[in-house]
Amino acid sequence: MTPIKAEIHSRMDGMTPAERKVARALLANYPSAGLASAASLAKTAGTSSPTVLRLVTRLGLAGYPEFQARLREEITLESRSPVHRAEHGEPDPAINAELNAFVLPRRELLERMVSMVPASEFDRLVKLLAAQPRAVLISGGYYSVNLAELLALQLDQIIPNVSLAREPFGRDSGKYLDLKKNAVVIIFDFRRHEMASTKVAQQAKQSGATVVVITDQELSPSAADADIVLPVPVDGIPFDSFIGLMVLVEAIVEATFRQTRDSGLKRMKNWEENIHAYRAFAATPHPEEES
Amino acid sequence: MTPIKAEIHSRMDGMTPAERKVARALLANYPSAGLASAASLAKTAGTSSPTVLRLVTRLGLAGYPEFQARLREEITLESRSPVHRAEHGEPDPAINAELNAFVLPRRELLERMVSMVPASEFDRLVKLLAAQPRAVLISGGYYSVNLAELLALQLDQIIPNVSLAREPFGRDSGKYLDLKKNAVVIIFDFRRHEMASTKVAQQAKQSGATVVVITDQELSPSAADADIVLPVPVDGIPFDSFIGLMVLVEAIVEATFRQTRDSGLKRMKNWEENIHAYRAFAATPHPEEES
DNA sequence: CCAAACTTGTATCGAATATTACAAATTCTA
DNA sequence: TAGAATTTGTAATATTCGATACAAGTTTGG
Repeated sequence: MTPIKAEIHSRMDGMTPAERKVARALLANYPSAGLASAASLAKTAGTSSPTVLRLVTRLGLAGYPEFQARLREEITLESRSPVHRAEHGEPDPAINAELNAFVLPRRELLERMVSMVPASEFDRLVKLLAAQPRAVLISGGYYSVNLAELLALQLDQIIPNVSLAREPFGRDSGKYLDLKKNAVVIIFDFRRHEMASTKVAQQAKQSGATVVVITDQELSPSAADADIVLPVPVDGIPFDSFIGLMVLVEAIVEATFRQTRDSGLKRMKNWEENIHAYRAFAATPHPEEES
Repeated sequence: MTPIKAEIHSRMDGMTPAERKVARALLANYPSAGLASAASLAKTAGTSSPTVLRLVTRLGLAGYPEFQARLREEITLESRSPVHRAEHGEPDPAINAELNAFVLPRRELLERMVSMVPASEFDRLVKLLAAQPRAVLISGGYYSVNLAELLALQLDQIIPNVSLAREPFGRDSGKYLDLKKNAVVIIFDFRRHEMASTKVAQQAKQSGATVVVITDQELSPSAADADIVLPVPVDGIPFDSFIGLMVLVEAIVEATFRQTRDSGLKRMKNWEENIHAYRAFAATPHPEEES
């Protein structure tokens, strides 16, 4: 059964002016406005109750009581959804209360991440990657390098020329020296353990590469040289959390995959085959890498 | 204004049997049940409408209409909360709709993680770690090794003798051969890229170490040799997600920290000092590791 | 610009609802 | 166990609500 809200949205065009007023009043305070009397809804909408009734019947409902019953049903359904249950209401006794205490603040972090990352910046990065640049070089800090590596490994499944530079000034310095135009450099730079990332960013910028910096809200100095900056909240009590960053990484991978459709799919298939071939080989003499 | 639900909960004790029936019926389907007529609520509760009315007035409300108005108010308030807005309804225009689409399914994953990890197993692992075993050895698979490393790095801040074995049968095989009793081995083992983790687990078990396996729901074969198994959901459409695993890792670290209070805090301070000393050293000749 | 079609609000009626009074049933107290 | 107090349901009542008929107003099409 489609929600009344959706039904109204889709029928808005074919409504008469007065009916539209009712629809707006209902949607503005959905579903509360519909749970009071038809007269009160008419009043807040600035029309009369017959208009409300007419709208309801035109929606295919038998009458106002049925309309309200549907609304109540929707409320019931929604409050039974697992997401809602976690937000409000009594904790499921089958749930690990202690663990849940760790999850709650992290969920807030996700909220903030979503409203913090500008859609435009995110899209630009994804478009950039989906265009398959000549090189994608990824670096990170003491902790964040692990997320960087995860990004590198997963991106590598979708587009070519991805590599991780664990030590930009050590054994991986060659990768940075070889940078050409059309290259993309992604730098993870978070507080606490500040880093030489500023130099990495500057150097990359001078090579003509597109510089992407993923950092926390107190923008790192490396953001100055960046073409794209993705801010991610990481602060928590008492420990910081990389949840936001993790989701961002996964989102980048998934969005890039969607935008490369055919070629990305193709590469993933090749990748899988290679893995299997490798396993067949590795299994016989001595076991090696895994999950 | 306190929610009616809370008011009912706190007054449950002082209610008469019939009123309690009404209260239960209302809470069982809150707030829907209260938004229909008093008679219908009475019917589902198995009593009469006067009883419903009496309960309502005893709650301090003037009458049933006022009671319903309060319920509608609560609905309005809740649907205006930022959390709810993110879940359902129109997306906040300031929000990145595309990114949000990636966050939503991952939040469900967190739900499932919380209800999937048994509290007892989690607690046992934390107690084990907080007791500061002689050695904590951590291994992971192709992707999950990055989460394993994150766990190792962060645990190392809190308790001694933590190390990561990237290649249990390669350069890190010594670490496994040196295993003694009182050691703890944590193995990340997820599907897709199955691994030699079974052998690692077996070997560790034979050395007398406590074996902890963190895996997805289709329990890996290594779970057979494990003393503690922490199942984590990772399945997603179309890509898997490590969000659940990430939160679990952070939860393990944080819970362990809480249980080691003094000694953990002390170690963290030493740690910080070392980092600063290292930075002071590294900054002068040539930059190195970072954020 | 006129007439037909369509909207919309007022007034009215019947039905459903909340509310109250009262009596039966139950529980508590001595 | 007897009486009092409390709880609970039945029945009657007054109010509100949804629904409908109808007329005034508006828009549309020729």
